[in-house]
Amino acid sequence: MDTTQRTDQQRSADRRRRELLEAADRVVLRDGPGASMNAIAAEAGITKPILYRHFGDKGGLYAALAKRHTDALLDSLRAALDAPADRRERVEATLDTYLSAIEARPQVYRFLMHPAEGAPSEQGFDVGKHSAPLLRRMGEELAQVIEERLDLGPGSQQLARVWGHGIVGMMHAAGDWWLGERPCSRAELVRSLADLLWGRLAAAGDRVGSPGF
Amino acid sequence: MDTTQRTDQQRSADRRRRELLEAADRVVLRDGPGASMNAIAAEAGITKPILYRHFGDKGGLYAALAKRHTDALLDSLRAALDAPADRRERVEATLDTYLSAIEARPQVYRFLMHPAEGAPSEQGFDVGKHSAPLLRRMGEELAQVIEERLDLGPGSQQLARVWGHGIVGMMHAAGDWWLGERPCSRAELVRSLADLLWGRLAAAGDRVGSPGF
DNA sequence: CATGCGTGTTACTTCCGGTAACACCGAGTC
DNA sequence: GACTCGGTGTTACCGGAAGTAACACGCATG
Repeated sequence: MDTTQRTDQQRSADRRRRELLEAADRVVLRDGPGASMNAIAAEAGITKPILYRHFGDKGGLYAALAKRHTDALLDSLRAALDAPADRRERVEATLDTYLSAIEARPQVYRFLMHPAEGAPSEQGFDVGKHSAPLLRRMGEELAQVIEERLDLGPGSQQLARVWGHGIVGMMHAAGDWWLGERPCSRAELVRSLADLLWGRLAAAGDRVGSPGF
Repeated sequence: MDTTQRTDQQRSADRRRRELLEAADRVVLRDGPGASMNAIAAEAGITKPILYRHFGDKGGLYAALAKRHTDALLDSLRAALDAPADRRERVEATLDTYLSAIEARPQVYRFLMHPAEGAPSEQGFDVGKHSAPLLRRMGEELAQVIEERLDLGPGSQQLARVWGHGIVGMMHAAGDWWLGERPCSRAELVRSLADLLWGRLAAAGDRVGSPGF
């Protein structure tokens, strides 16, 4: 019947879609998240309506684009999280993997983390709904790993989720700041963050003459 | 001379500016960060060019708006950070203050944290430059407090800054997620996060049959 | 009375997201 | 071979938002 035809068409459409995404990628990485649909279409050698036929609207294109990079980064992180080593080493490896990624491609990072621009008609305050999907996904993944491997006693699932999102946020914020100011080497940053997670904040002594933060 | 006149004019201009900011506040809180300059002007009972004379461009208005709320929130946080209690209690009080604030006014929070929309012509990748000024400021403040009060040995200043930004990021991400899903009470969240900072991650035992995250 | 000057307006330009309507082209059908 | 039909492409437009130019009123001062 038309199954082979369908497959052909689907394949062709998929290839086209990939080409369009790659063009969009180039433009977004060059012009930032503010890249216009016209510019992307021009880069792909076509015109706007085709983009809209493929991706619905700008949000759809951006979501598709983000999914590619997000999936790639999450794969790297999973690998680091699954490496054969003790807990501290794994945490450090994961932090380092993330920081390496954002260091290597800051534009991608910026695009993923600050995709705002949301639809112009997003009235109600669906806080955090569209915010940073990558952060959410990383938080959930980490939560799952924590819950799988650590014995946290009662309420472990909830605790793991809080920690997952919290740790991801810590990593993200510290990485964002570090990427902007570059106050130290990556290794130092990794070590400092791991130290924080290892309770050095609680263990530190009061400074002389201070009532003890 | 014209000093008194100048002062009068300045005062008048300042009052006007404050009125405009309050109108903008109402609109932004109602329509979200996508509020149009026309809408804000209408709310203030005037027209666009006046807004532009006062604030330069949309970014300027938003910056002014953000500064107000940011300052207010930072004041609350400083108070919690300076309360007379031991370290753990202070940390919990600070976390709770932040979470209370975002819980009470989620629209304000959303506006402050996701102000993107940046100027359409921000070519170069000044990553994190315009990102979330509030997060940066909170991170720096916390870093200062940490560095002032804790004895962290050599490299304390750098360590304090890493921790400041990291902890703020943890608080932010966990809060953002919590606000969206409400998986537990505020008190539980505070306790879980404080536990994380107190090293429970490192102290937790491996789950049976797991190679130890 | 004229001259600025601050405050306000209307009307415009430009750009972007999104869409409607039309044009081409290759494959199957009578 | 003419005819339809689905997919791919185009031009030309709409609506709305940022930002600006040019003009108009009120009011103090010389």
